[in-house]
Order: sequence, then structure tokens, then C-alpha cells
Amino acid sequence: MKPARSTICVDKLLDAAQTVVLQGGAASITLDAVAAEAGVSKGGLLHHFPSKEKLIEAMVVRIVAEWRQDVMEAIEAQPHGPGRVARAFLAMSFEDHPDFADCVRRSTVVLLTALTANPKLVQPLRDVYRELETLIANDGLKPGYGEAVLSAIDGLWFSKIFGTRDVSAERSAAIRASLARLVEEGVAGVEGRMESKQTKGAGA
Amino acid sequence: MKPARSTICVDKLLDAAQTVVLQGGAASITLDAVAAEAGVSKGGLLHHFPSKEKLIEAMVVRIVAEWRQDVMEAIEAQPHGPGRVARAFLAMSFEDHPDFADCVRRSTVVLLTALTANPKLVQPLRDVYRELETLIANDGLKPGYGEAVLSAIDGLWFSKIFGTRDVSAERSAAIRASLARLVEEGVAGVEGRMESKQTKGAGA
DNA sequence: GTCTATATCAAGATAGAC
DNA sequence: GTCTATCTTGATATAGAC
Repeated sequence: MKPARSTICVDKLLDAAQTVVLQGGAASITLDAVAAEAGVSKGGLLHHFPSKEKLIEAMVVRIVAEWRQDVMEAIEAQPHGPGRVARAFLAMSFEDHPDFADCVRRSTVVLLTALTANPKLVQPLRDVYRELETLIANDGLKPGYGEAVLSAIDGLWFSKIFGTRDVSAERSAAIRASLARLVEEGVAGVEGRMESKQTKGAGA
Repeated sequence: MKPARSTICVDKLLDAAQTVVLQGGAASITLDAVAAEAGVSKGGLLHHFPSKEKLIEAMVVRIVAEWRQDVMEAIEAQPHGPGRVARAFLAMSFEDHPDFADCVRRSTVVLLTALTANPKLVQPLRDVYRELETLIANDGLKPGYGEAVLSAIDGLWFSKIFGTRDVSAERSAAIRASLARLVEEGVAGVEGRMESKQTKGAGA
């Protein structure tokens, strides 16, 4: 009912936990390290989170909510029409949004931490993805096109996580252009089917 | 010079380590667990791998080599011509190759294990990716198209790792079709530029 | 080359003072 | 609600017998 000071405190602890994993990697999260980073004792930390798992769980919930918020805002920022969601993902992922880039970096390491601690803790992310899949499915594109774009974005996350690719700005722009082309194809496919209604019914 | 029995033994230990992480997750790898799975004592295990990190390192080297081998064979299996590499990735990732699906499952968990233990251990994967980027860059596609396909494949790995998406066979086929379409676009883009040679020289 | 036994240590969690 | 002190566990790695 009145979580004023308590919320502030919890947020401070979650910030500290994020800082720890961001600086030291997923495996470096210990109650000692988080407590030290937050400037409290282990006892004080454990008063708010009865276990390390609860702490990680809260981290996941918060970061996923933040990311979901960014996604929704990115969609709102796009003009209505077919491919709106797909275009939002492209804009979000390829344009220079330092805040969002930060969110991605934090998200990846937090999610990794959760995954290794206990795969069930990743559930909030899965829930948002289910939501996104519905949005993509209703994005007005030919089936598979929006999903492919989303998958390519996931692939960028993958490469951030494992450090597999260092995309130059030039190459990044080329990738974005090709994905934008794919969205156009997806739009055209649907419009084409709408214009020429002679297609053999239950194709999809 | 003569690694006959020694190699067999090492392979047995690496198999055991893989089994452990495959069954219990990345965090479950302990010297005790691996030794038990291999049917040796901890001392016996540590005789071959002086530290846990060395064990993980060897796991990574082996699984990455195996995966690279699969990739190269998939490329060989494709007809020559523009988009060969991109098509190989699509074939590998979407067709029913139980062996390869297994390789992917093992790879992901092994790489996760390495990443959390020490990010430097993932280096063999990064090396192969650099190799792949060269192959993709010379695949005869318009810039960005092959890279986008590779990124989408990475995205499938991402979703396997985090369990974010359950792709139905139908949707999977649709995604593949759209990516195949993207490859065609990439081929057409280059052929278009080749036919009309009025382009400004040093584009690539 | 493989084993047992053990040293060492770090980390999660608890108890109870303030 | 925050602290200090402590318990307990489990894991890495070593030492030395066989």
C-alpha cells in the first residue's frame, strides 16, 4: 500500500546486483559482493531477499519489465500499418539509442545469471516473448516474415552474449537494410494476396 | 605422437562432462559430478585436466570443432553459386538432421558453461565465427543479406538457450521460406548490379 | 595412472544483538 | 530494519599411497 522507502531500498539493492554482474559476469554474483556494492551487510541484504534466488528473480522481473516498456514505446513510435511491429524492432535495435543499448547489455547479463542459477527464473522473459509473438503474428505481414526479423534481432543479442561478431557500423547498416527489405517483401506478399483474390484458398 | 589410449580416455571424460551439463545445466558441472559420470575418481579426472577450467576449455574446443565440421559439410552439400553458404545454413538449421540438432543442444549448454566460467573460454567459437563471416562476405550476395540470415540462425539458438519461443513446424517452415526469399533477394541484387555495370566501382 | 584422504576456502544462510 | 558473528555445506585442488 505504501512502498515508498521500501521500494527505494529494494531498487538500490537490485541496482547493486546488476552492477555486480555487469562488471564481473554472471558467475560473480554473490551475496557478499552485492551487499558490498550496495553498501549494506549480508544480513541487511537477506532481510529484503530471503535467498539469492529471490534476488535474481527480482532482477529478472525488473529488467524484463523495463525492456518490455522500451519495446512497447518503440512500437507506439512507429506509424500504423502492416509491419509496424517489425519496423519497431529494427528501429530499436539498429538506431542509436544509448539507453536502449544499455538496457540490452544489462538484460543479457541478468538473463544469463538467471539462466545458470535456475532456468525457471527466465520465465518472465518467456512470457513477454509470447506476447510479442502475438503482436508479430498480427502485424499484417506474410507468415514467417515478422518472425524472421525478430529472430535476426535475437541473433544480435546472441552475438552480444558470446562476443561472436563485431559488427561495423557499415555492415550493421547493410544488415538492417536487408531486414527492412524483408519487411517490405512481407507487406507486399499480403497486399499481393489481397489484390489478387484468385489464390487457392487455404494456402496458409 | 601416439595419443591412442590417452585420447580415448580424454574423450570419455569430455563425454561425461557434456552429459553432466546436458542433464543438469551449466551450473551443475563439478569435478565430483564429472568424475562420477565418467566412473573415475576426482583424482583420476584431475590427472588429465589439471583444473576445472582446462576441462571446460577442452569441452569447448571439441564441440566447436564438431560444429564447424557440420557447417563445412553442409556447405559442401550445396551446389556452387551465389548464396551457397547462406543456403547451407538454412538447410542445416531447418531440415531434420537429428545429429545436428543434438550437436546444437550440446553446443549451447557447453558454450553457456564456458561463458559463465570464464568468457575467454568461448574464444574458439569466436574464431570460427570470424571464419564464417569471411565465407558469408564472399558468398556472392548483396552486402548484409547473408549476414542477416546468419543472424536469424543465431536467433534460433538464442531462443533455444532461453526457451523464449516454441516454433511449430508450420511456423518454422514459414520462417525458413522468408529467409530463403531473402537469399534470393540478395542474389538478385548482385546479379542486377552485374548486368548493369554502370555502378560506381569500388562498392565492395 | 588411478585411487583415498584431506587441506583450504568461499558462499549461502541463520541467530541474535542493537 | 540493520548489523556482526557463526554455522554448514560443498567444491577446488593437493598430497601421497598403491
